[in-house]
Amino acid sequence: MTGAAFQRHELAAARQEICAETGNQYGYPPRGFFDQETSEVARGLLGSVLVTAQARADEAPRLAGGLVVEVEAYLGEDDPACHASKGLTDRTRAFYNRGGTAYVFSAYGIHLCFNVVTLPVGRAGCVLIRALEPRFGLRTMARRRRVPLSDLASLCSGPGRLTQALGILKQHTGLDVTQGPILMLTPEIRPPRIAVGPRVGISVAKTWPLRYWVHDSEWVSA
DNA sequence: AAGCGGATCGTCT
DNA sequence: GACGATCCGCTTG
Repeated sequence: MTGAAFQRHELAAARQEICAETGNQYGYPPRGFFDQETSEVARGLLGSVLVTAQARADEAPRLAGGLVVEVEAYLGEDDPACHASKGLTDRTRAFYNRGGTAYVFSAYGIHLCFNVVTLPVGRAGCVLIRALEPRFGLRTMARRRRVPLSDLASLCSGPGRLTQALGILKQHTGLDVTQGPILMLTPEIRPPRIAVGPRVGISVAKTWPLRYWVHDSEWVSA
């Protein structure tokens, strides 16, 4: 992955490739989409596209990623399970940027988790992306994950797995996910049914129903 | 300055 | 089902 952003024509090429691959129409998120309340953004991201791209000169960006099928909402300073419950620190600075900012943190010393910041500047919140339906760059993702290409189930199902598959790094914190090379596009049509349940792997606010997934997706992690 | 506890995953039983 | 890997932000002293 090179560069901090796509050129305009690269963005358009990526979108065109995504629409052709999926047979559906995907668009750039409407202005203010990520500035909505966090649970709204979380639900709205189900069915959307998350890709990363290695841009090469004179070529369309080479994409890796898929369709978002599982997310969790972290509500900000008043959510004890949210990193921003500590307020503004070096670690949580990205939370206070405008919606659509990437926030990547390391868990258990080994894995990285990718989040999209929500809410306008000055208000903290984010959505953790927990699982994708793999669609783009399967070979690339399998190589990064060090699993056989036949093992599609372990490519992107799980927050640590998908960051590895997409080549997302902690240093990507702060990037605008509408500009690439981490890119999110929203679909015209929402998934028909969204399931709701408690978040996974946390020690506080365990019962808050802030995990959302596409109810019949085989790619959900938990 | 040091200890603690994870928004996980792969391997082993 | 249980456990070890292994980093870092936060808390406490």
